[in-house]
Amino acid sequence: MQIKKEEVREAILTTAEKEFLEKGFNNASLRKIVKNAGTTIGNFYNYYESKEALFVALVEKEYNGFIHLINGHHAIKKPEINEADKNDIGLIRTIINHYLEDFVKVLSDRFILLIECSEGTPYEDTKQLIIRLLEEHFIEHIQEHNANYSNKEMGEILAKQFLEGFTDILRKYKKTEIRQKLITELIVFYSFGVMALTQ
Amino acid sequence: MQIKKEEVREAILTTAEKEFLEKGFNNASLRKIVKNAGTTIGNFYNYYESKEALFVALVEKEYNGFIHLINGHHAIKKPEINEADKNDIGLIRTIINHYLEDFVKVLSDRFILLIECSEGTPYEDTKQLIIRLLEEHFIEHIQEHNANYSNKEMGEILAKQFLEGFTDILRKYKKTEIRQKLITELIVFYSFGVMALTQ
Amino acid sequence: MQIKKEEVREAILTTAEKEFLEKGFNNASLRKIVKNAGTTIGNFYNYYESKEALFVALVEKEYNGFIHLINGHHAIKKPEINEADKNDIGLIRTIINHYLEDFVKVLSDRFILLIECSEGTPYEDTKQLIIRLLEEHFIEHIQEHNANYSNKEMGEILAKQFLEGFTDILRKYKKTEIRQKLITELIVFYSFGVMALTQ
Amino acid sequence: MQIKKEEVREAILTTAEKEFLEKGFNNASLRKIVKNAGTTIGNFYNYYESKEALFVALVEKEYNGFIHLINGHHAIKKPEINEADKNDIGLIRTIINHYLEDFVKVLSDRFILLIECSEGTPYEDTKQLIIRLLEEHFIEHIQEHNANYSNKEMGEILAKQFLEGFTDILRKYKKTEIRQKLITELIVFYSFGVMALTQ
DNA sequence: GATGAATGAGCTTTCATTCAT
DNA sequence: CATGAATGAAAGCTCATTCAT
Repeated sequence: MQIKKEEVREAILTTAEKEFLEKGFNNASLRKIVKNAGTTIGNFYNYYESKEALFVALVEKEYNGFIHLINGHHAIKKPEINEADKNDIGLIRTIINHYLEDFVKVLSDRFILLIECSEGTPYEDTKQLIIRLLEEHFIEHIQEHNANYSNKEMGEILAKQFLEGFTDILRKYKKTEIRQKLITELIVFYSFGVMALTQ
Repeated sequence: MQIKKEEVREAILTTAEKEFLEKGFNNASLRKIVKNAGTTIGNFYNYYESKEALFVALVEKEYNGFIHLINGHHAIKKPEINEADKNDIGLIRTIINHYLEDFVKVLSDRFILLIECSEGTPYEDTKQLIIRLLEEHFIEHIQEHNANYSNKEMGEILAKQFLEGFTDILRKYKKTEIRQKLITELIVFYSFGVMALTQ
Repeated sequence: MQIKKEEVREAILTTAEKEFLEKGFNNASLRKIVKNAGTTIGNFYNYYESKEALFVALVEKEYNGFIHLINGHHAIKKPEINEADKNDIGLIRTIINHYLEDFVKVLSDRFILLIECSEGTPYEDTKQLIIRLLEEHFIEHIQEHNANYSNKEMGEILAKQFLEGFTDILRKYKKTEIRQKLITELIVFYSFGVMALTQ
Repeated sequence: MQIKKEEVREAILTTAEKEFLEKGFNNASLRKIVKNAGTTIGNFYNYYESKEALFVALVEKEYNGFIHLINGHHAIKKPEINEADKNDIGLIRTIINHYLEDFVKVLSDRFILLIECSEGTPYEDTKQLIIRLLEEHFIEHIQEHNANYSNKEMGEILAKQFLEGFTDILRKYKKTEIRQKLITELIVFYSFGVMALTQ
C-alpha cells in the first residue's frame, strides 16, 4: 500500500539522517538505522538499493538546489552599499541580515550531511567544491581591497574556516532566527577580517 | 633481523601517521599500516602492544608539550602594544610574527593527529579542551571591547573555526616560515574580526 | 531459508553443548561450533549476539531452576527416619531413592555445563556457590554426630568431591533410573562415610 | 656458564609450574612464563625445545616415580588389621597415618600438574590411568565385602572422586603433616563408605 | 510488502615457534 | 648464551548485501 510504504520510507530517512549526522556515511550502521526505523534489513532493500542510495535520497535535493544556486539561477543579489556606509557596521549588519532571510529559510540539516558526513559517497567532493567557490569569493574580495596582498594561501584557509563555522551554526542552532543572526555575525566577522588583512 | 628493529619501528610510525591522518584512528586499518610498512600483523605486536599504543606513541610528546604550554610553564608573553599603535596593522603583524617564532618551531604534524584524528583514543577530548580554552580567550576579548555584545554563541563558533584554520595550515604547509606567516595572518584576521563584531 | 531458522538454532545449540562440554567455554571455538552446525560465523550472529549469549541460552533455565530449588520453593523435605532404622541401609536406600525421584527427573546434562564448563561466563561462580552449600551441609552433619571432630577442612573437600561425583554420574549415565540409583548410592556412601569420620 | 644456565632453567621451571597450575597446559602462555622468569622467548628455546618439553621437564620424574610405584617396586605394604580391630576407627586411623608417612613426603605439587593440568601434553592420559587403578582397587574392596553388590559403576565414580579429593588436598594444603592427616581422613571416609555401600 | 537467514570479507589481538644476529 | 624480529594461523565479532520465502 502506498501510504504504508511512505511511512516506512520516512522512518528510514529520519533515523538514517540522525545516524549519518552522528557517525558519517562510512561509520553509520545500516543495521542500526533500520532497527531504529522499526523495520528490517531485508525490507530496507525494498526501498533503497544500497546504503549509498539511502544517502543520496537524503541529500540530492539539497545538492541540486545548491548547484542551481551557484549556477546563478537564483543568485543572491549582492547588496549594494554606499562607499560612505562601509564603516557603519550596524547598517551593514541590517543589510546582510535582510539578504540572508530567504537563504536561511531554505537551509536544512541535510546540508551538514552533504558537507561533513559524505565521505565514501558520490558527494564526497561537495565540500571541496564549496571551499573552492568560497575561496574564489574571498580572493576576489582581497583583490578588490588590495591587489598586492601576498598571502594568497589565506583564501583557501578562510574558505574552509568559514564553511566550518557555517555548518557549526547549523549543527548547534536549529531556529531560523538564531541561524540568521549568527550567520550575519559570521559574515560581518569575515568582511572586516579580510579588510584588516589587506590593509 | 633485529638490526632492522628501529627501521621497522620507524616504518610503522610513518605509515601509521599517514593512515591515521587520512582515516582517523577508528577507521585506520592496522593491516594496511603494517602492510605499507612492509611487515606483518603478528610482527606489529612485537613493537606496539595495541593499535591505541601506536597512536599514543605518535602523539604523546606533542600532547605533553602542549599541556605544559597551557599550564603556563612556557607561557607566550602577551605582546604589549601601545594604544596608539593599535591600528597600525603592519606593526601588529611584526609583533605577532616575532612572538610566534618559538611556538611555530615546536609544532609538528602530529598536532593534527591529536586534534582531528583522535576519536576512539585516550586523547579524543583534546580538541574540545582546546576549543574551550580558545573560547574563553575570545570571550575575554569580546568583553574587553564591548561588554554588551549579545551574541555570546560566537565565542565557541570562532574558537572552533580558528582551530580548524590552524590545523588546516599545518596540514597544507610544512615549512616553518610559511606556517609562521599564515598563523600571523590568521591572528590578525581574528583580532580585527572580533573588533568589528563588537563595535 | 528462514524456515530453517529453528533447525539451525537447534543445530547450533547441539554442537555448542558438545563443544562446551568438551573444551569449556573459553576454549570452545565458535568457528568449530558453527562449522559443525553447518553454518557460518556471520550467520551465527543472526541467532545469538555473542559466544556468551549462546552459553547463557544453554544454561539459564537450568540455573534458574536450581536457584529456585535452593531458595526452598520446592525444597526436598528431609526424610524422617526412626532412630531404630538408622542402621538399616536397605531401608535408607529405599527412602533416599524415593525422595530423589522428582529431583533427578529435572536434571539435564546442562547442569554439567553450569558446573564444569562455565569459566569465563557469568555463571562461573555457580560451582563455588554449590560447593559452599554442600560444605555447610556436611559441616552440619559432622557437628550433629560429633561436635568435637577436628578436621574441619574435610567439609570443603567432601563437598567438592561430592559435586564431582554427582556431575560425573550425569556425564556418564543418561538414563533417569540409573542416575537415580547411582546418586542414591552416592548419598549412602557419604552418609556413612561422614558417620565413620566422626566416630 | 653452567651456573648461570641453571639459574635461568630453574627460574623458568618455577614460573612455568605456577602458570601451568593456574591455567593448565593449553591455556598457559609461554610469553608470560618467560617474562615472569626474567628471560625472553628466544632464550627459552635454548633451554627447552618446546612448550611441551617444558611441561615434560616439570613432571617426568613425578610420573616415572609414580609408575615405578604402581609397578610394585616400592609397593606400599598393605597394613594388616586383625578382624577384631576392624571397627576400631581410632586404631585404623593410626595405622593408615603411619603407612602414609613415607608416601606423603614424596608428594610434590607437580602431581597436580600431572593430573589436572596436563591436557594437551603426552601425559594427558595419566589421570585416566590412575582412575582405572583406583577403580580396580575399589572394585576389589567391594567384591571382598559383598560379591553381589550390583552397582559396579560406583567403582569408577568413587575412583574419580577420590582422586579429586586427593589433589584438592594437595592444592590447598602445603604442609606435610596436614596433608598426611587429611589423606588419612579421606581413606577412612572411603573405607567406611565402601563398607556401607556393600552391606 | 516484509522477513531475516546466509555469506564472506573485514576488524584487532594472541599465540607458539623459528632464526638471524 | 641471549635477543627479539618475523611469521601465520586462530580467536570473537561486525559489516553491507543477497535472496528464498
